[in-house]
Amino acid sequence: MTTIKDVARIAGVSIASVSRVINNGPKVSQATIKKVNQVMQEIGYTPNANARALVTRKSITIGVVIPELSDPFFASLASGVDKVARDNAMQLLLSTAGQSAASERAAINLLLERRCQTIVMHSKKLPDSELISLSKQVPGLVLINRYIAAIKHKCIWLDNTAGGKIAARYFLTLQHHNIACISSKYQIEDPTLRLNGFATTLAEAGAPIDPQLITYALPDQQGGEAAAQRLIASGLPFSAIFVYNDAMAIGAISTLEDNGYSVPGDVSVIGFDDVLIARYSRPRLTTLHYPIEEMAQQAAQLAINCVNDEAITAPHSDSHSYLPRLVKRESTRSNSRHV
Amino acid sequence: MTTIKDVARIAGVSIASVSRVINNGPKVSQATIKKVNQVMQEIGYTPNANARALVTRKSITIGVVIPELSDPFFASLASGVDKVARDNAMQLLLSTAGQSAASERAAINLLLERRCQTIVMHSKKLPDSELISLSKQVPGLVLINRYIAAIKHKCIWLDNTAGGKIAARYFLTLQHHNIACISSKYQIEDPTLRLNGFATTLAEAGAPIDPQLITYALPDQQGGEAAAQRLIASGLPFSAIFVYNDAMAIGAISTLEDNGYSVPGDVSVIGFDDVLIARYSRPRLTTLHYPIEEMAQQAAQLAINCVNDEAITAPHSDSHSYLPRLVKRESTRSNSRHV
DNA sequence: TTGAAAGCGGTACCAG
DNA sequence: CTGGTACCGCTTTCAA
Repeated sequence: MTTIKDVARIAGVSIASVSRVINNGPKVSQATIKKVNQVMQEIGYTPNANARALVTRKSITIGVVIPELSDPFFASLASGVDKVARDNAMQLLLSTAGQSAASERAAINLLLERRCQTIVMHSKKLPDSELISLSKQVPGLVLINRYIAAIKHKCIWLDNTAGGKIAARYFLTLQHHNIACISSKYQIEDPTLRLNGFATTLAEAGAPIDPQLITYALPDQQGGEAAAQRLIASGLPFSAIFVYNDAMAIGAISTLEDNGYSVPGDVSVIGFDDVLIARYSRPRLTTLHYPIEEMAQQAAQLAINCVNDEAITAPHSDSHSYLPRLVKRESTRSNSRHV
Repeated sequence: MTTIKDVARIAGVSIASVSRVINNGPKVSQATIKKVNQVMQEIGYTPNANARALVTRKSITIGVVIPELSDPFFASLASGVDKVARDNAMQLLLSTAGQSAASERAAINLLLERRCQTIVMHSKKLPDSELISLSKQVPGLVLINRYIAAIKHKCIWLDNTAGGKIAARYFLTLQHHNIACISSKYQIEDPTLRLNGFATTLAEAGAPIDPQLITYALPDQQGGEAAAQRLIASGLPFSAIFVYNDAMAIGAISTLEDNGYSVPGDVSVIGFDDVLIARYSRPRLTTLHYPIEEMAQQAAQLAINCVNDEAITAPHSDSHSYLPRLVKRESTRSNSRHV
């Protein structure tokens, strides 16, 4: 690899001049600029970003911590950050964190070793306290999909409770009364919040959900199938189900159909997330859109801002919460028994 | 940020000793090790990876160049590389390259500036010549989804032609005779190869494809819909379609059904890629599985190997080609008119 | 077993 | 406008 010294020597100037040319520094003669650029071209010189980062003490890297990349949801998140990174001439350093506190800690540490100052992190396992102290250490750290009151101006999150409410109101509008819910035992608070919002709204409308019509399962297609099976086996009547996520919803629908129920003819189903498959499944899934890419973009931009005006690290007064949006497709219909 | 000097000063030893402790260097007394580790813990010292990379001249980063992250196909590719990276205690540096030669060039350059030695690149726009010279400059560069004879030992690619042949043979087995093909105008060779393999096999079987039953469209769902529309409008009979990719296949199926054709009742459809939606669409799609994550893993491993034993950069004699695998689902059936 | 010192490839300040 | 030079934080001889 050629270095700045090689360029200087061959061009017959000092390394200081070469450095100025590289950085469009002030006060360089056109002649020098031309000569240096020519030499750089000829010998195929590429400045060493590590050396640069070392001396300038700044990184043009934006770090992303997510559990894994193979899940389309997290891929969208990373993609959103990437777009903002590109707009700011930065690059994505990815740190996959798995599902444990220890590995989340390891993932963020790798980023810190690289002196990465801008970070968008999806953390579900690290305790609040640790994240709060981390946030002090790294001004450009933004949490996505997590709300911690003490550092809420560094958090971008979805209002899961509101999502549950929206689903409930829609079912009520459609005249459904026997309403079920498939939630999850996934070790994060999201399912609980969604279910709470849902149940609260039904209760307020004077039609509280029957606890026996709430069932829990793993947050994937198989889980959805098993849950639907249990709902059917219970013998209780129901004409609508609010499901924790799209994959489970699709699983539930296939089990319902296998058992002679038509969707949405006999049962209406609402999913959550609006991942790609929601648009391709049959019937196409009515679901709550989770604007993750948009959220990721805002998170990245916020992180960049925090790094730039460290002074104004004061709470951006506004709350960074997003609302899911109901996308009406084909898996819901008004309750025929009441039409 | 604290530095190695701080640690040395506080621990009362030289920075050389601290360095030895950090790197499990030889010949350090237990006492020193203990003391240094303790101090590092206390002051929360994190070694600077940039400084390290600078002096050791080696990078623990594995670079990935892909057009974009929001496409699940490329997300899977990146995910495969990430898994190998983790197994080797390395990290993913992502460089999205868009769809032009210039931006592909820019993307790889960013990686080179960081002195990234291990790179998995998906390049469709850069000319062979440029890639070949790049390959000389960067021993750890591996090309994925591209075959260049001169550096074939650095290429991992899918045998698209074989995929076309497999699809053709399957249709023949199912007794189809009026066979159509929806290909693409996408500016890469993949569609051409797939179509060639397909057409060749049919011709060899004495049932050459009718050129009028070959149509081209953009490689997305809308393209598939438009193409199917044209096929129907042609008035020509057909009972099977080989489609360039899954998204187009799904688009084609919906248009067929909208026009009163049943799939697979009246028309059988084979897609390509086996992306997630192929399993969720109705009918579930028969398609050719593209083992991209597996390929990406091998590419990453190959790249790492090339960096390690630079000596053995000699052609790994074996050819790194992968075969797509037919996944039979519900969109194909034997031709009823001949049963 | 330990420490001093010479860089790795740049940047940026200071003189000239 | 240009060159000399003191670092950035760390690894790695070379002596002690």
